[in-house]
Amino acid sequence: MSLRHALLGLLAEGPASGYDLMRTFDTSLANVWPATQSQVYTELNRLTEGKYLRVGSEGPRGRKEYSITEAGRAELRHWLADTEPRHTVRSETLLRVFFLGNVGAGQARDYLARAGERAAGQLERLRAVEKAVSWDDDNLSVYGRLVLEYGLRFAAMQRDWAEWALAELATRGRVAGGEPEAHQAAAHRAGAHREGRHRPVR
Amino acid sequence: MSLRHALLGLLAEGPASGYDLMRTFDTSLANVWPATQSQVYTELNRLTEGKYLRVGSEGPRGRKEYSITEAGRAELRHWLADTEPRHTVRSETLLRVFFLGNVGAGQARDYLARAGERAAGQLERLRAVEKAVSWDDDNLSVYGRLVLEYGLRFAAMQRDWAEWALAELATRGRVAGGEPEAHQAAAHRAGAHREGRHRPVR
DNA sequence: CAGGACATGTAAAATGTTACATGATTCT
DNA sequence: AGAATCATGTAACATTTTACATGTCCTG
Repeated sequence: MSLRHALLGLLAEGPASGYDLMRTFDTSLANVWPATQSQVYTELNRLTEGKYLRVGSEGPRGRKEYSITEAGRAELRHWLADTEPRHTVRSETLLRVFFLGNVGAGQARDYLARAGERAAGQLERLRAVEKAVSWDDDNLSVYGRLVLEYGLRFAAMQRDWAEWALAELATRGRVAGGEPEAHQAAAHRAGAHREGRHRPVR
Repeated sequence: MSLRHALLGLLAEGPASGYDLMRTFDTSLANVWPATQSQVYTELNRLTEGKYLRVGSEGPRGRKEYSITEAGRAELRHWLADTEPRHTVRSETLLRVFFLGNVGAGQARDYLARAGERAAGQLERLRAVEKAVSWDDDNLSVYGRLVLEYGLRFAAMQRDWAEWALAELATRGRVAGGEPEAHQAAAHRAGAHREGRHRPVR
């Protein structure tokens, strides 16, 4: 239930409408916790129903301004202080790397190269953000900057890794030789699997 | 629908049962794409129904041995070659960092320190894996090693970042001075938000 | 013969994605 | 007046998580 806490966290800095929050997600939080418009509005209603938020003035176009309540702040602090974050990592990019043996060496190289390019692009984008933002002393600025730095390091790491991986494959290619199997073959090499089971990676 | 492709990818290396696959997930794929037992069994049935898999012999305890079909291999290659991976990043750890201003400087430091420790622990664990695994020349070994290297670099990056973040906060603490707001205050400082809106981070 | 590992499944609930639907205000 | 932006919502579907349920085989 991180979405609700993300919303509470943003509203802890001051009142906002669903539309505002949605834009904040798109432009900053989306990098660590993406959410759709649909989700934001639904969750705001749930939070209001649970008394974690209060709707203040209704503005121009049916705009609702949400404020956090004391119960909301309590819940936010409880989440931050008393619960452990779970670190579920999910990377489709990396998942595919596992299976790159199914597509021939050329395509595998292309894949890694593109992954590296994406990371490099992301790095540039984040550098641009760093310059563009007016960093204040408010909570979101101070801690947001820490998060941005994480993003910068992460992107750089990914770019470097992709480069390394390409070099690694090149080495291996020279040693083991030959254009790797385009779509099957190695699956049936002796020792590749025993008793029909995979050898776990650890 | 990455889970189905993860299963196809594993089965492309050779036949296995749901139980085998489940263990592979727990021990290796879980690091890039976690899945539960429940999900694995359900998806295997769906894949079989769709003719991407075939059930071979039924073993000892109702064990079903799944093999990939030609349609399954085609689907796997299609996924790898013709579709773009989406890079949805979700990090609860990082999400919390954004909101660390809500819990006082001491707790914020503790949080970052613990995050660093977790990363350091993960790094050690992966190093142990690296030593323990017998790296062969089969697909999963070759590309699995690339993924492991990614994990090592990622963990190191996180550990270093946490260290840096702690130092950064220490500096800022000396400059801006004072024990930060334990739970509200700054929210109402002038300029922290305009027109009830948050300043986007970019 | 008991306990652990092997082995497969279903159901319910929570969460996330995609698409659709509607209307008001502001700017050019 | 028309387009862009502001603004909120619902419905259907897919995915993920958690819990429950059941039975077999092997080892000490």
